[in-house]
Amino acid sequence: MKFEAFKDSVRLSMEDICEEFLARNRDRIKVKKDRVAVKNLAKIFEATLRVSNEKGFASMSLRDLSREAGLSMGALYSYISSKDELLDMVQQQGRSLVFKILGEHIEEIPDPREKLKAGIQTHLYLSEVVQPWFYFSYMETKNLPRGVHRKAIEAELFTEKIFAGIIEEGIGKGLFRKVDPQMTSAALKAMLQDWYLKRWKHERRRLSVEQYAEFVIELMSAYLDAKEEKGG
Amino acid sequence: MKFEAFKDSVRLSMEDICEEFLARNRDRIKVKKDRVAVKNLAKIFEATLRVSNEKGFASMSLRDLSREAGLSMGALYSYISSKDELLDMVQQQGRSLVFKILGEHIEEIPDPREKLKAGIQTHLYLSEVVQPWFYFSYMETKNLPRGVHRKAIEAELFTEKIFAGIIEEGIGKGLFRKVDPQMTSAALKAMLQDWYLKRWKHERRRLSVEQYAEFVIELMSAYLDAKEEKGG
DNA sequence: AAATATCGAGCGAGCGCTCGTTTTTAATGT
DNA sequence: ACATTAAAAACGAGCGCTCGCTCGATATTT
Repeated sequence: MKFEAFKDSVRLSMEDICEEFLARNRDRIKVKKDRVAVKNLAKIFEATLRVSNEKGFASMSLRDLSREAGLSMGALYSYISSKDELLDMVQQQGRSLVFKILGEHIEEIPDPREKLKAGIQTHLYLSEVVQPWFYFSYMETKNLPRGVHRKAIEAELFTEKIFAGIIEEGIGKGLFRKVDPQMTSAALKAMLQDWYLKRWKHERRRLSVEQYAEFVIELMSAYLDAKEEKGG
Repeated sequence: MKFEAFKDSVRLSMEDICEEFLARNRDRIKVKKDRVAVKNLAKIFEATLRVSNEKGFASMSLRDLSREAGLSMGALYSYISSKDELLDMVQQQGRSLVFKILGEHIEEIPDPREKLKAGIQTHLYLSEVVQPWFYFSYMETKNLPRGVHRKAIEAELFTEKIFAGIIEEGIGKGLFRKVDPQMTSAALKAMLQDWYLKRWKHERRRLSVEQYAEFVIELMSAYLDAKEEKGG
């Protein structure tokens, strides 16, 4: 699948995301009119991601956020109940995005080779479309309070298990050689994360997400297909 | 080289590191007696890394640091001139560590294959010995003020260029197939970074740094040695 | 007893957050 | 069409507190 096709098929503008968020969290938003709420939530999320990804969530004051979102302190507090809750809101929405989109795009592919390719592509394409969410989730995980921190760790392991499962199935069917699925999946994940963590680098190099996806798929294929023999 | 041998050959206890730091920054430490200065610098660096890596540098107050290091606010300010400078001190010392050790361990190896292996091993072993420094450098880079931020980015590209250079040389000598050295090096770097960024994961899995090094070397070899043919 | 090192209360600024007030919105009666 | 009005939303000065940082007093070393 091409990136542009993917981008069009998923509806993930900031407003779309906020609409979904509002539906799932209608009770904790004090503002009653959906149209108003979605519009301002979009402002708040956008500003939170922009400012936080620049200087870190802890260093973003609510006055910064208020100014950047174009809302007063009071208005801000009609949408969040505390700064900590805001952190949780962004994290939660980011995670639910991954589950939904990644699941949708690979669940019905029977061939492990194709499934692995689709998984790599989907992860990269998705992280390209919603890069600020991915970056935020990654960088602000460690600062979370205990309970929420575990949720984030589980999410990290969740995607890893998906890829490990595909690799294991491929080994079982004799398509891949006998590698360690867990380690291989971990390495793959590291490469996927590199795409959204070091975006400045890839941009500077004029590297497209499609090129990167192809590279990662080729590298993984080389490892999974290599002959067992160890000649030197 | 085995990890234990590496660990013994490099002298990188907290006191060793602080001694070197003091020598290179004698002018900006107000305390005059070296013995005292090194002892307290060690306390400060240790506490900074421990607290920052737990909750983030921005969220670590100097009162936290003062308490954890066992020094009063006043004493603290005999060693640092501001919180920002402390951030810079830790970053700088972390970087100079990598340059020195990585350079020492690979500069005189002629064979690209062996040089690549040594580079991977050294990077992983070093990041294992001084993990808190590596983790701190990675996580606290984005919060740096403009000028210092560029230094950190250059450092990121520096190590990448080392590996890209080795790969390029290997291709030139016909030892590796014609891959993109820059992308390959970037992917390798992502896997090396994963080792110190996700330590909790690898620890939980009882994975040793030697096992991980072997895995990364094997994966890279599979890619670099693979036949050009693209059969399905 | 002079030099060196440590101490910690205190400063002004800025933090997260609140709440009495003002402005905007939209349904109503004429 | 327009004035009325109550609900809804937005406002921002101000609260208690903690922040980074200073400095005169005190303790330790030589």
